[in-house]
Amino acid sequence: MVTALTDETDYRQILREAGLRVTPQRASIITILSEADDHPNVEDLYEKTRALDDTVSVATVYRTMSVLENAGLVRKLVLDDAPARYEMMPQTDHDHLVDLDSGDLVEIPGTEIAELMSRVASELGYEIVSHHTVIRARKI
Amino acid sequence: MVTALTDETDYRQILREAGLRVTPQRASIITILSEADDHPNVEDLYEKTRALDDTVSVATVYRTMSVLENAGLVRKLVLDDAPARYEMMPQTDHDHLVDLDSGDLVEIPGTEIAELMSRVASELGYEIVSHHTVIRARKI
DNA sequence: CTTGGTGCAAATGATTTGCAAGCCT
DNA sequence: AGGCTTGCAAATCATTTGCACCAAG
Repeated sequence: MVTALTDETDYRQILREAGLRVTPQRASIITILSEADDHPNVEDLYEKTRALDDTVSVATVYRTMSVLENAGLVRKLVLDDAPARYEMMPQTDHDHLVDLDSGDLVEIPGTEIAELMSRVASELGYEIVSHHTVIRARKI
Repeated sequence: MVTALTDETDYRQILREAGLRVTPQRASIITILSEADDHPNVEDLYEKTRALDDTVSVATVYRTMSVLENAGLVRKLVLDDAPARYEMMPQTDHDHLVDLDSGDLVEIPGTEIAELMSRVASELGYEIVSHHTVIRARKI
């Protein structure tokens, strides 16, 4: 499978550039996370990664998410009363909306929110490191 | 202490109006939470409430927070890697900024954020139930 | 080689729950 | 009276960690 090989090579590259050690487990996990269009939690990642590479343990998924988050490659989403979810660090700034009926996590595109946040923060004498907005809503 | 008595009576009233049973534990807990200017977690609440009323258990603090949250009297703040914190449901809409150096939780006043949120949500075909923004920042 | 990564299983920490007893309405 | 609430301790759930072994640079 040529595409898969190419992709995995890319992820190895990404890890290397971030100054992280490249291990098969990390490459597998990051491959799965990159292909996910939802926002998987550790259990999801563990199961899907396992299908591809059965040397991966849950502990390593946790450790890898932590490492990738610190390296700024991954964003951790902490929502109420549910395990944390993850996404590859988005190129395009966006926030999230939780559909209360379906449980879906919808991405809110655009930089408007980010702009308002940094204006508001600077009015208080702060500079933003990160921000995250979660909207809980229902379809009209 | 006349003020305390008056206050506690108020809280009993609030509980009654929300259709909730009035117990001494609930009155004590809500008294403590109302007087807090920080955003206490369950452990904080438990310890402070204990000083006032030693019949309260941690389990009851958890259960009471849950009941009050459902009744819309209390807001639960879920931040990364830390136990949940609580505040009385704010009259004046506000969000939160975490000072990364001091750990302080600063309130961001104003309705600007809320307005943007509901505009953005309605553009996606949703109506907001609640929203919460957390900014992580450092002093300039 | 040397440092850091991994699997496994046990440990932790926050929150929840089963149960018997007690209190609110 | 009858059902909701409580305290206590045990249970649960997500996440973390100690340790012996293995692999990346």
